[in-house]
Amino acid sequence: MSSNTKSFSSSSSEDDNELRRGPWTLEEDTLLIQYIARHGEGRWNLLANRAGLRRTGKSCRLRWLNYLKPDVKRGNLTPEEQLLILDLHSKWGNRWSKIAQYLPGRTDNEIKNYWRTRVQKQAKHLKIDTDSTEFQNIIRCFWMPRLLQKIGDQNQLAASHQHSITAPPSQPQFTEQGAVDMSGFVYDLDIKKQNTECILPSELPMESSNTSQFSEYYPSSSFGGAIVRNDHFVNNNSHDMEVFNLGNSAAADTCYVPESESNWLEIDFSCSMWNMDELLQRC
DNA sequence: AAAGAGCTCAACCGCCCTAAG
DNA sequence: TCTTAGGGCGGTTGAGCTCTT
Repeated sequence: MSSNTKSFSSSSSEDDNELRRGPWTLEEDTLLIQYIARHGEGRWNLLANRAGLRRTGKSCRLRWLNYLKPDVKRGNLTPEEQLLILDLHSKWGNRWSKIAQYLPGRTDNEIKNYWRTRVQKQAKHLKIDTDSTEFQNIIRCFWMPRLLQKIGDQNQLAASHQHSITAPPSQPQFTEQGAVDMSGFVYDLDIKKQNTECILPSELPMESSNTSQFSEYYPSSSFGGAIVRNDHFVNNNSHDMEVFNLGNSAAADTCYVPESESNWLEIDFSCSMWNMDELLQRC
């Protein structure tokens, strides 16, 4: 950004004719809102002139679309929205405006900021390229299920205090109790003690794996499959281990679990049934 | 309480596409 | 066909806020 980007509001008459930059004032916001209320959007340069705003048309457009427009949502992204962003980004990459179309009230700028400040940071922390298959798998196999679970927990709510949901951390945290993922969910790292059999993704009947949990919160899924947890599985097969079915993904035989702050274990589901102990040995 | 580090997000930049003349 | 202006979009910046020490 140029050095004078944030410098404005000079009192000289010469500067009064210059375009303003930097934060918008309440007065400018009011002018813009009132003009659009009377004349509508579009023709932004003309709008800027006629509204008496010493701003570029682009600046007016951005201010309106990202901040002043009545249907712009404020506040943190919900787990549902985060989940959708992760999924749509896996499909379309950095097509922020396209992704934003699927999140009513959210702007491309907001989504872009979320991705850069939260998701990219996780990748950096794990020393993984966000474009890598590995990172995509981690998102699909690990973070998305956690978001789903958080959604489920929130819905069952408050009522149940069996899970401790904290404010979203700035980065994955590994503690004695377990890990806190990007969605803020605290989970247990000691999967050994779960000590039960694990069903393979390929073994899940697709019609069954379309769980109510999954379809309820993620009807526009592009996974082509399901994310299944023992307690959410409609057939209730009582598998204590989580199973992540990547559906149409070629990586459906792979899952990741955290081993340490910087390492992730890749679990290869290349044979049909695993005992958890075997699975851990294989890791 | 103060200082420094880290984080968030509003705003700008620059490139590209499209339509009008 | 060429030029130009408007608009859209992804990338980047930095002020101000929050957190940590």
